Amino acid sequence: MSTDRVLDVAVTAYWQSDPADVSLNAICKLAGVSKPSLYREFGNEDGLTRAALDSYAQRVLADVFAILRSGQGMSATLDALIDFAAADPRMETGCLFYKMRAGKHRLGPETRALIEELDANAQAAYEAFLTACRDSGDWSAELSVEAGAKYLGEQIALAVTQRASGENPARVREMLTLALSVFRRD
Amino acid sequence: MSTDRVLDVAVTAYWQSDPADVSLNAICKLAGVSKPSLYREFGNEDGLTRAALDSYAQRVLADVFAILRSGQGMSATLDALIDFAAADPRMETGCLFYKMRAGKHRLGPETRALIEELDANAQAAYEAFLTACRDSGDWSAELSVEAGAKYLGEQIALAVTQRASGENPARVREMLTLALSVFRRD
DNA sequence: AGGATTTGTTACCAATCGGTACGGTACACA
DNA sequence: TGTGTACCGTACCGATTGGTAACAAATCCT
Repeated sequence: MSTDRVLDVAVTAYWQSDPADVSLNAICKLAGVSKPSLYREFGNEDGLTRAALDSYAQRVLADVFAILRSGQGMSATLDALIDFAAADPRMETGCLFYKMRAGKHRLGPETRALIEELDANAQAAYEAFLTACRDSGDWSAELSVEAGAKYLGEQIALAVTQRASGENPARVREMLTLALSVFRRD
Repeated sequence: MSTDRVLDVAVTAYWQSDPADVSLNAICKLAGVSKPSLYREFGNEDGLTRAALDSYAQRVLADVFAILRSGQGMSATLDALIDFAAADPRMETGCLFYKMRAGKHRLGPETRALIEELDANAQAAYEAFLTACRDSGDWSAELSVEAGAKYLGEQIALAVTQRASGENPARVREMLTLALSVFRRD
């Protein structure tokens, strides 16, 4: 029954704290569902974490991809990314994807595979964005598109993680702005 | 007996993998010591992790402080920090301090207190370094010393963490160099 | 020498983990 | 009405966790 509700509870619990700190038993209790029910729905813990990450990706990560694909210039897109990382209320408790990626050795193979897939998608999206900026003359590339994409992604991940760990949001924004200033031409 | 050897084993084990993935039982087995012996030496798990972090700080973190206090100019010091983060063999499997800081909610109160103390010390060292550079005209501060120090520390932490997670060392160096280029004047 | 004290170990504790065997219940279809 | 089937939850499993009680051996100090 209500596989969606269980999934919602799982996403929220994993996201709010940390996948490594939320046990299957805890999720069962939170969702008011017996353990065998949960196992029939998701197979095992790996299936649940995978489903949770999948749901999260479609619901939240898609927005980041949308920003990157929006076709604004370099500067406006960077501003939008900074806003998302430093001010979007959904990132207040961090990003479930980053949390899972940081502790991926503790997760099952299916979830790990999804993490790598999402990571590759993100890298590709960043690269497409930078390539477009370079081609339109909006970015005087001093480093490879690949390296720039990785840098961009990691700086955003760092900002979100810092914010989740209680760092002053204004400071986080300041630091991310500084880190991404290398993409801007004066 | 041999509290030093047990501590060595603990530091190595925590450092090599991750404090959250190494149980007390495992350390006892690795060190060839019974559990009650270990408890008599360190009181509880919190005492052991705290002692391990303390030993690590004196042995490894001190080197970073030494670089910051060496009184070379901005550029040479940044180069030394980049070398340390991206090439020092001791950072191949990451930094125990950063690992503990990332998962500090899973650690005991004593260890957490030490983490915060070390964090404050590091921040102070970075601030002293930047202040000296500003005063000597080596850095045209466009942001506060405090923010710059935090940025510097976090970028180094990011680089070390990326390297520990298997990222190409040359790429890590490239990204850290890019991130720290904001401190350099052309 | 001999009691006291430290040092160390075996063997246990309760709690929690992920995972499942199995008995009950409700509904569909004959 | 009888029977098969699909769901659901209690109550368990073995493993592992951090932590201890209780006992044995060695050492030390008078």
